[in-house]
Amino acid sequence: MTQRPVIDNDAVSELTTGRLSVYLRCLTYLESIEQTTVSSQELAKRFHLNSAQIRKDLAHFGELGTRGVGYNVSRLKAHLSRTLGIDRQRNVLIVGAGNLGLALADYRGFNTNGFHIVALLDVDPEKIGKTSRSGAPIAVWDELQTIVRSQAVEIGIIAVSAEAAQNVHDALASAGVCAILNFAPVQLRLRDDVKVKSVDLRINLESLSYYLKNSEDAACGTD
Amino acid sequence: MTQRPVIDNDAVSELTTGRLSVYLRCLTYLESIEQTTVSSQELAKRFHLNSAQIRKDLAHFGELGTRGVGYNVSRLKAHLSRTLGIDRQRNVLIVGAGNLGLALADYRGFNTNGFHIVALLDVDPEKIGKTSRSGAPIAVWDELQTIVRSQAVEIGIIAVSAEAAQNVHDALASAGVCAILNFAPVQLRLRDDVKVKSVDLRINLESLSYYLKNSEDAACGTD
DNA sequence: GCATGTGAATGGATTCACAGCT
DNA sequence: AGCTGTGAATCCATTCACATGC
Repeated sequence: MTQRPVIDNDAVSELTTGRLSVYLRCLTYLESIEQTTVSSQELAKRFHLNSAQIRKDLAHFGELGTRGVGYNVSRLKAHLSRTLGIDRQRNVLIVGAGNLGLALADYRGFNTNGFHIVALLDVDPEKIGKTSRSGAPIAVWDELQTIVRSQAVEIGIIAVSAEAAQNVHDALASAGVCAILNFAPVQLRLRDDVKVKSVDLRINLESLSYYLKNSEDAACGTD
Repeated sequence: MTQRPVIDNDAVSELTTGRLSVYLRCLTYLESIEQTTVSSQELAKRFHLNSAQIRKDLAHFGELGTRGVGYNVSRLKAHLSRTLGIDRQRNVLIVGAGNLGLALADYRGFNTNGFHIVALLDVDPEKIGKTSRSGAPIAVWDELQTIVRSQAVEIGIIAVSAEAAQNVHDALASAGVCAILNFAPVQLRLRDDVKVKSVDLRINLESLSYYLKNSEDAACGTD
């Protein structure tokens, strides 16, 4: 009847997926020190998590552990990679080749283990044709649609000013990008067929400021 | 009796302060277009928020609105600035002058309206003595304690590798910095007299990947 | 015995719906 | 009439505690 938005059937909450990412990182570490088995309690103690929550999170995906023993590190790691959809490469396009865009392009973790940055876009003629330190080419903004289609871009990153962000969002959406990571400090008008996650760096600073203000009287300090 | 950690008395939750930051930004915009009064409903409609939540959030701080009318834009804006503690300047030190550190130093919003970046620190001799584009000096890592004390640094930003992050955290804490914004993808061992907020860029990408995987069968498209 | 997986209990946060003020 | 401020109701997430299985 009505046009259904793209909805995940039995999907798990975003808070949970965030923790899955954390678990994945912990497991990668454990694998690197050649530990083969780990219990939820050990994970919790080592990485300051809650063991019940770990078990509940993992239980969403069937019985991954062995009672009396724990979880097999590499098997669980592989399972989480698959669950998060990073067992294959996803192509990423960064719009905005300013400081932030370039920093993200070279950020370890944005160009590895499932993600590949195909290019950055900008309007500044000075920048076009150059590359980021990691080698991602900087192309002209007009190429957006072409690049998205020819390079099978699945994720777009908005690293432009607040003013330009809505336009970039709309262009990415029209070009067929379904997932966007937005760094511009605005409330974007969203479309229900595109998933947008916003990271607002300023809000984090303000939150710390609030904390400081609230503990201004209390002692806080050096020993 | 026991040594009390620094606890905020009647403080409001972090989710709430995040929204206060958003409201503040909306009000700044409304002020710029010279609107003097706004109701919770209008705010909600304009910026895709929930009017009941706006009212509840604001009600924590007394009766800021006028029944039958709404809120006075600039009065509310001033109040939120005070509440968030950005009605005065807070000095910020960035540790790590790599791409991310430099991007943050030049990020509009990190060096304005209540925040001032006093310096970046690094270990690379190549970088020492230079400045970021915005003019923040890059100093040598050993100067951390000196700079924190002489420049009254209140907020530290960790923009170094995962491996180095714990050390940086500890050094900042010992130097007397009470609030830290961490960009390194690690679970830090925390101290209870220091507030740490972590921003994990990779987790956001993985969350989008999860979304993509879960809507892979469903249509997701262009127009 | 030991650790998982899970219903039940708790604790927060969001939303509803309306009383109370202008 | 209109909009705030707020108890009550709802929803969601976390934690507890134990039955289940290795």
